[in-house]
Amino acid sequence: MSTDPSEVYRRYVGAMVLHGLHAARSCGLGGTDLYALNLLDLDGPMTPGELSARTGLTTGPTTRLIDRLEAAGFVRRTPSPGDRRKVIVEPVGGPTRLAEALAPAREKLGDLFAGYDEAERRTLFDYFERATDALRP
Amino acid sequence: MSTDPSEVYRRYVGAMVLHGLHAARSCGLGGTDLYALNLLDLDGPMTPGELSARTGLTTGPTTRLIDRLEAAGFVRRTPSPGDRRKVIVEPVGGPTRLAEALAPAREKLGDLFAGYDEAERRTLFDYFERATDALRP
DNA sequence: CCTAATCTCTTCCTTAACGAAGAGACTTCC
DNA sequence: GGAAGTCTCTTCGTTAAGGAAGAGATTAGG
Repeated sequence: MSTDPSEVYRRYVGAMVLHGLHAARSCGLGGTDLYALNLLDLDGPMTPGELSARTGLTTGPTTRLIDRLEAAGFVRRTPSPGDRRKVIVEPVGGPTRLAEALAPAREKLGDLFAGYDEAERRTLFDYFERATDALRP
Repeated sequence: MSTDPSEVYRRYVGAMVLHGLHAARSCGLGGTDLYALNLLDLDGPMTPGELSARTGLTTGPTTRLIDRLEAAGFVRRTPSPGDRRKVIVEPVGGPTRLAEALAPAREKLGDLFAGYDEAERRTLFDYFERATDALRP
């Protein structure tokens, strides 16, 4: 098995795609939906317009995306206090709601993390943090 | 910023989904297509039937999935020597063909990897290897 | 041999999700 | 205070992708 970084990464990307889509499906969501939910989770409440800009969707699909997330109980619409045209979309139930839905997927990696020592885990989690930022469009 | 593993992972999952889907789109493929291609890449040539079982698709969609990968030049159909009902689907151009298509996505993480020392990189790539297996359904 | 099983592929239908265009409500600016 | 701009949402049409069912070719088994 190759240890060439490019090779290792290539193999990893496929697993990521699978894992991401699998995680999304385990929440009853599509990939775009989970991504949008993650955006809300990372950056806090925002308007449909902002969400539209961040996801690259036009406003129509964004409305329906929020409808799906709302129907699944992941987010809530609140009227914007300052501007009555606007709506605030905010995650419901704090971080735990999504965390619970992702639990089955996360558990798969639990044993993996347990196999590393403290310093190695720090390295891994540091990478996750940095990659989360680096991979943001 | 939290260092709780569950919290870190929750944040990372969204980035993975995004990154995986972005990588797939940069190849002109859908998520399932990239996953199937990754399977072929990891486990070598297999029949449509095997691919169907591994992806969880029924045979109809699998045929069209292979059509798409073949049209995009990622795989090739070869008659099976032993059994003339069967077809062998094999990646074209070895590892490099997919690696090239994924290059733009991979470059985003290049600087990140460069920021770690040799031992830390070993830990990360080791994790990638193990996660690739662990995340397989 | 001749029937049953296997394998791929085709056809038809359904569903999910997106873009485009515009309506309706509200705000801003002159 | 009225016109223009902004924001969300709705409607309509399109596309991509999956399931179900069965056709056609080949192999296996009695």
